[in-house]
Amino acid sequence: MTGTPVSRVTIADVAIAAGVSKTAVSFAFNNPENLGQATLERVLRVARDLGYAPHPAARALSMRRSGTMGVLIPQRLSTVFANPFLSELMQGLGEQCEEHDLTLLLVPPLDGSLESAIRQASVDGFISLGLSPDDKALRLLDRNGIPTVLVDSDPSPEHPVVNVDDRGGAEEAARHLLELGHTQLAIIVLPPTRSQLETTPTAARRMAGYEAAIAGAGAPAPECVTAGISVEAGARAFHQLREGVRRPTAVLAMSDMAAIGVMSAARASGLRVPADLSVVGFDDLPMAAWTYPPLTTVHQPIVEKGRLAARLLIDRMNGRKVESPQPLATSLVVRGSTSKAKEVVSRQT
Amino acid sequence: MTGTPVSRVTIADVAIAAGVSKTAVSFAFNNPENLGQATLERVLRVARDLGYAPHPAARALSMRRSGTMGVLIPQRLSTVFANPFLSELMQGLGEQCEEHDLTLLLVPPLDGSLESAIRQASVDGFISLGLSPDDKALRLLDRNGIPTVLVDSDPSPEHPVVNVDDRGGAEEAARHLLELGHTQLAIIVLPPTRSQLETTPTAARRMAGYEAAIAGAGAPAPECVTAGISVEAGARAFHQLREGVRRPTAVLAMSDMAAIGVMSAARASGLRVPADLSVVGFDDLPMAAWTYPPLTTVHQPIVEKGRLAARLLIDRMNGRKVESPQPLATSLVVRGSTSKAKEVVSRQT
DNA sequence: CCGCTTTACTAAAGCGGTTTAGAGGCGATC
DNA sequence: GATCGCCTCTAAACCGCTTTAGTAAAGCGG
Repeated sequence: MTGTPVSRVTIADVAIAAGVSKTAVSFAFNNPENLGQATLERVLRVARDLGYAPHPAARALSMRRSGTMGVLIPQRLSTVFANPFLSELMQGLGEQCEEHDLTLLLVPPLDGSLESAIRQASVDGFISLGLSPDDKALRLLDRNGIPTVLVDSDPSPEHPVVNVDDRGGAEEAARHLLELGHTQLAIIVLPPTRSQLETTPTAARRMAGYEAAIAGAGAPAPECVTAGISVEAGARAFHQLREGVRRPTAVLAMSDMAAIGVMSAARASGLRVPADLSVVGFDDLPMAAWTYPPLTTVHQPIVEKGRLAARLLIDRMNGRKVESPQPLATSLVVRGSTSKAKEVVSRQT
Repeated sequence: MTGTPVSRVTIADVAIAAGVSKTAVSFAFNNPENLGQATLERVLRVARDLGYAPHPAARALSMRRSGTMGVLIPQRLSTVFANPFLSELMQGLGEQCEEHDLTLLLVPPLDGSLESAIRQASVDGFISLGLSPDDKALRLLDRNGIPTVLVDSDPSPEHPVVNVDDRGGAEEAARHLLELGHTQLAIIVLPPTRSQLETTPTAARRMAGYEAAIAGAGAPAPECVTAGISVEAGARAFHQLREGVRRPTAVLAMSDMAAIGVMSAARASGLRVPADLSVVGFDDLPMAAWTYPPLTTVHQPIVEKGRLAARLLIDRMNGRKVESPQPLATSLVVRGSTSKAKEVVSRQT
């Protein structure tokens, strides 16, 4: 607990203690076949006794590789980890990293900027989340020859991009509600991040999907509210919607978290879900199955997305060329939070 | 997409291009007051034009600090991120890291061992999750003078430890069920990690709390089942319990995830929760409030735990001495998943 | 016993920064 | 006009490791 600054054991210390050169010590760990049996054992024993561990930064500098994959995160960690989406993605990334002996560095904006955070990050490659392909941070990486794979971005000629079929999923979700007879829809839009002032690529694609379905059905224009990706934000969005002139009978949320917030705020306001209000989310987080009622939502393969992105990045780090894959499929999972619109129900009975 | 190995721009390149020494370039970034106005501006402009960014590993080597906080994770990332517990903790850690301009490195066991993963991790300090204080990995860190703070561990003379009152929380949970008239309890135990073959410190403390309450009430010994921290594992545990001779009327789960698994498996088996089976969890994850029925569980301040641990580590990294704080308080949150035992109910009517 | 390859090991040159010690120029001081 | 100190700027050492080039000794066929 004292924090005594124990001076680190260096390779030179081991070399002296074992009566060999630094080179020999290095060989003992990295090229044991270059050493005689006796010397090898002696060096390793001395190293262990002294508690020697090579200095990672020195190693990284001289080997030109750090054994670390970076994840570029466009927002504060406390907000982004409040959304289980990132947990899911990390599972995919983590699996591949472990398989290839990489550690995983989270790089959020520091001191107000992603670029200054990047400068201090010693990584062999970056996964970039939700950044637009022409973001300044990406330029910086390119200039320094750090391979990068984009996730949830727009198509890019420069970088491989891993996406899911946001548009298709959104369209399916909206069509589902329209087929249930809902005409007055509301949309809860994903918030912009610090680097995108307007809207994220993902939000734009989902919006396009919703609108295509609505226009296709000739339904009136939906009401749109922007809400953060949290249950609380979803609840606030619900109240905002209630104050509007046209009370929607169904809401399309661009995230499950917001959808759950809408459901619980609706229930708290005395509405029944889905009888009085249908709700469909987006993501199909594991928890979507345990909510009450279970959430109808658009499934996207998040773990798989992370796994694929990591795999592509590792390929690039190893010098292989890589093409952007097809967007991964999304699909609507109908559970208990949607039902026929009231008018339709009454007309039928 | 080509992966062209763009050779990195080094400080020497900038120095030559600007017609100054390497020192001057370094000064321009780190000690601008050492340079004349004109030179400073010229160097910075040239650096920007060339897209220069100092090599993080070189910087770390020579400055003896990497600007990174490590998190030692005792299991595979894919299993540990399946539990929202880590997300919560990361929110606390992340908040402090961002405040102090640190990036966050996740270090899971690589190549089968935490120690080999530690070797390649260039960090200024480590948060260690759930490791016993005499773990070999911690010795290695000590030998190399890397400050470490333990979370969810046993008290240690060597390191600051951040804990919550697991025992008190567990006791309160068990007492709650006993007061509701349940006598036949079951306990779902946290699984061991790779480094603890028997049981984790956390699991041991919670178990002690449960047993103290049960013994205090003179109730029969509970049935114990070990289950991983996931909904699926919880469901399996439920079925295991059902096959046992004594059907418990209430279960104490050491994690919310397992508790949710028990609830949904029970419902799927035709049991009503809480009428036929009471369930209480541990952690009070945000989702505990959205489940059906809402989960009665022991609240622990996870974000605060992460925040505190990070703060202590940062203090240690800055050479300050640090004492282990008192365990953080836990408290039972009664929601909808517990009710009076059947016998009691019938006897009353 | 000589030249030739192997084997076992080492000196020294990087990797790309920071930092210490000091050099040179210039105005102020006496 | 010599001396001092300050302001800029630089050369070189250093951080701790890997790796290249090379040396000395041992092995070996002839």
